[in-house]
Amino acid sequence: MLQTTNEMMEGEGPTARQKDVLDAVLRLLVEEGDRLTMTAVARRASCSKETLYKWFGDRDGLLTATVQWQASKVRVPPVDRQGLDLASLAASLERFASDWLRVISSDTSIALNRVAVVHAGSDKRDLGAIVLERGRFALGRRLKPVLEAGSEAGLLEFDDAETAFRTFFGLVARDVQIRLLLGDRLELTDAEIDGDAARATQQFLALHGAKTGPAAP
Amino acid sequence: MLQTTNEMMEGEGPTARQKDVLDAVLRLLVEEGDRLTMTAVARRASCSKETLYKWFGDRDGLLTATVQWQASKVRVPPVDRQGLDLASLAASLERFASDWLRVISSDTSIALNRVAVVHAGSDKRDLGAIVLERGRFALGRRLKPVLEAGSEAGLLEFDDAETAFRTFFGLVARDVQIRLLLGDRLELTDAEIDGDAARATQQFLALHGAKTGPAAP
DNA sequence: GCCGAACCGTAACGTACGGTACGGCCCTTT
DNA sequence: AAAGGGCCGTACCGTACGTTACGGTTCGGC
Repeated sequence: MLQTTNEMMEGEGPTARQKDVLDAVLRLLVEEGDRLTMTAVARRASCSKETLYKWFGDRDGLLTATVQWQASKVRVPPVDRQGLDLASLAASLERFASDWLRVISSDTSIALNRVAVVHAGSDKRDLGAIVLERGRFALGRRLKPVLEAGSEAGLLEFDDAETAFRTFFGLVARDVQIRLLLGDRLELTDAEIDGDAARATQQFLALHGAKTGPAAP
Repeated sequence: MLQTTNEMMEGEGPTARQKDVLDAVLRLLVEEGDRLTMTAVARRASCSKETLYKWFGDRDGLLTATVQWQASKVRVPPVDRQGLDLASLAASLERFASDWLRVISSDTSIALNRVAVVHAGSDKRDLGAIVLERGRFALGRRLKPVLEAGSEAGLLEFDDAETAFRTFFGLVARDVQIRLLLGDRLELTDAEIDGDAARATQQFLALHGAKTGPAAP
């Protein structure tokens, strides 16, 4: 085992130049999928392969750094806790839903999920774990406080926030992600995404909204 | 371009011996993921590589034949149309849900979906298309008549059967498939699957069940 | 009992690609 | 201005694997 320098491991974030390289990897990943080669990365990023190996250790290290770099860019916006009426709660949920749909239907996300799925099929489960942690689970951590605030405010009713979140997740994502990963061209427009987000939110509220007594017609 | 014999293309189904080979590929795919090599297949199936290439053309042909072979084995049972009361409808839906969860959480399905996702990332979209066609879309084709029968019987209410199906799909699958593909070990027990199927069915009925008037306590 | 076809096992070929080595350029430091 | 480190470009190495080729074996048909 050679004593490689391998900066980037356990260090503070990537330098500006390294970020450029990682962005190049992202672009190549979208274009080439897992056929991406180190040579192609070096050419696209205008750097030498030697530098790639010095910075990232090996191909997996480069991929891992890329996934983390992208994950660090996707930042789910925090929710303002003030408005606790039904309208603002619904608005928050709808916002989450449309943001999430936009993320999972982006070319970058699809490409990244693909490589993570590939690696999960090998021994290394790292990439899949990172993608899950910064994607699905990060979303859950963000959304749960919102759900619980809604519950405490008497707007929502559920036994378990985790289960409620998974229901919401299912209503939002449905078959979109698996279809995209399997190559189905879904071409979601902004309008469709917003419509789906609204539908999912209404369905979720129908399932978990507090009963306010029957509204007579 | 050599004139290979390439049986299996556009022919009637595989012979018994070929089925044995394809089953060996399935087992290897579960064990090795996409690291599966032609040499390993030949060894495991006790056949020569020459035969593999003669029968299946090339590596992709072998994988395609394998996906189709597995797809031909997963046969969604038809639904008995007779019982049109709410209980039997719910039972049908629940049956679909648990069957589907069992399929997507099986090792074979995960492995197959992984290779299909990989290939969808390349140019070839064949495998992904096959998996979608025989999986997600086949399920939709089976379930829609059930939903429409429920609608005609006044048990369900929805505008569009496709949209209703996707809602059901989302309620059943939630985040299970993507988590499994990304390497999350979910280890669903039969009891959990049945419970999830029942929950999804109840939620779907709550959203799309016909209003029978408020049941006074 | 012989013939040919199908098939097994394995060796060999070609290539693509991960990883390494090296010469030259630029830029900072003194 | 000289020195040295960091990095680019590229040539190179080793290997894994898809694909092909070939000798030996089994088996059904006559």
